[in-house]
Amino acid sequence: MLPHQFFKLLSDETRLRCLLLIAREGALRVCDLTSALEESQPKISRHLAQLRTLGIFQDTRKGQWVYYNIAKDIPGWSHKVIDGLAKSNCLQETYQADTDRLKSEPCVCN
Amino acid sequence: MLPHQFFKLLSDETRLRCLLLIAREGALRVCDLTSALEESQPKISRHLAQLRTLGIFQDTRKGQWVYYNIAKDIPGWSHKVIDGLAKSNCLQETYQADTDRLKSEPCVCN
DNA sequence: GGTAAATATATGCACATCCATATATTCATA
DNA sequence: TATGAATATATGGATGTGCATATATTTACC
Repeated sequence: MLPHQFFKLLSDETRLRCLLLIAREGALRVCDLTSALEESQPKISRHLAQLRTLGIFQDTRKGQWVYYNIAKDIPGWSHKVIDGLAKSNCLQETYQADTDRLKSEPCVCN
Repeated sequence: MLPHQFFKLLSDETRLRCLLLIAREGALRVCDLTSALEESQPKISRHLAQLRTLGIFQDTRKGQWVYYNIAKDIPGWSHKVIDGLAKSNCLQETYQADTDRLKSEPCVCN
């Protein structure tokens, strides 16, 4: 994975929101992300596929649900970037609403 | 500057190479970058303009030359990302050729 | 000093390509 | 069959780049 390819994934707001939410909250289902981000299911699914294809995410099916999480074997420099963003208070505020919706309005499939 | 806008700038290989080279070597002229990256002058100029427009770079004219450098007032989280990349040994190797050309083949205007 | 040539940088335009999204549909699992 | 997730397709818009050219500054020469 070349550096600029990694950053290309982070250049889309939907993908960045998915990444930050999972970086902070751990593995999430597709339905969790669609409801937390208030975006359509195909849209979320496509972006998750891109993150998975480049090796940033890994997916695990558990029955009818597919969980996405950050892959264990990503390069050190990319892990450092993700970690730095997840811990940034400034960015935390920018997308706080996503976290709020995730916790207060769990997806209907619960 | 929104986070995904910052990463959009880093998603192009030419822009990323400019940023890394300047992050490591300090302010550089347009002609330094064109020769170090072996890219056309208009191409470099346009990418530098994008980095300047979003506030990542600032430019200073000195006679016939224009120096580009990382702006002093960029957000903390973005500075942290840039700094992390510049210090990464792995990435250092990826674009080592740019640094080598910069130092061994200074641009003809010297 | 004044004019012309040379150098450094920026920009207008055209073009091809990529990319995100919506809609509809298919696949997989319970 | 019902629900969660992935994919096929079409489309509008953004983006990177080459070429030519404009602008700014310095140098050369009279």
